[in-house]
Amino acid sequence: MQIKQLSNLVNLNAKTIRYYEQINLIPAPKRASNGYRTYTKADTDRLVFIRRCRDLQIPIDDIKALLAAQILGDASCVKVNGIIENQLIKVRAAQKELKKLEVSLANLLTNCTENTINDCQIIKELNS
Amino acid sequence: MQIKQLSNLVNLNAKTIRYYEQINLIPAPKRASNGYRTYTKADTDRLVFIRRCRDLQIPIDDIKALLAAQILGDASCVKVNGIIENQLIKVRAAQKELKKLEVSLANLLTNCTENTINDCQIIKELNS
DNA sequence: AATAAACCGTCTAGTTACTGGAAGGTCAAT
DNA sequence: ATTGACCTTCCAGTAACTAGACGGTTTATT
Repeated sequence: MQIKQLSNLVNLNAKTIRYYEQINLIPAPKRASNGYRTYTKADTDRLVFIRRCRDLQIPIDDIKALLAAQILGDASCVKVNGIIENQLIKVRAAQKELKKLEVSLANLLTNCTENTINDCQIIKELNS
Repeated sequence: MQIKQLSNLVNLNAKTIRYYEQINLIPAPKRASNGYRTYTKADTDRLVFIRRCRDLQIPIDDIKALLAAQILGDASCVKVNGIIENQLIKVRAAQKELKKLEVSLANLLTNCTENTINDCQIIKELNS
């Protein structure tokens, strides 16, 4: 299978797949006689796993650790757990921050009804 | 006032202030005879405004627009409103995404009690 | 056979908003 | 004279791609 087909299967664009190869997140595939990359089912599985992790915003270095754990079978579940837990902590912290931002921004918006910049409450607020 | 003092006043580190100068977010200050940058009250105000906007995660290009509106006095409040509203939309969308992530990650965590990678529910989930 | 569309390849550089480090100059105090 | 805390510029790195240039290959159509 060529890169475009794989790309459609796993829902990652071809440039991204080549990039993943470049940073050694996936192994370099065999090449056809014309130099085109040729992929197999195993590549599909690995990339689906990776995409799923990325959807969860797990950093690529952590995905490498997860893949290594699977391949080597040498890690306990604790390590995997740690990565996911860590990610969960980050995601929760980010949500709290965003909630604060939302409140601040919403407050800025409420008062702005003037037409000229000199009376703009948003600018006044941001300057005060 | 030297850059370090300004840095403390506005709570931005000196490197960041130089960077802001470089990208024309702030004007280049006068230099002392030894080449050191010297800042005034006006610089403080502008940087506080900028920091406040950045705290709200407003992109630098948008901050440039806000500053231009203030300085030129030629824009209506509508433009300023648009920038803030836009930011609010982004912040709200990001929150929704993060909530979904949180749920997914939390679900992954619940089942992981095995000791060996082969039985790890997280890996199984991410692969299924 | 010529040509166009849709692939494929590599390489370089840009994105965002900084941050870190190297190499060196200046100033105040000990 | 020397330390330490400043200051300067310039270059490179961060994360995870994405865009574009430039060119080769394959397939189908005219």
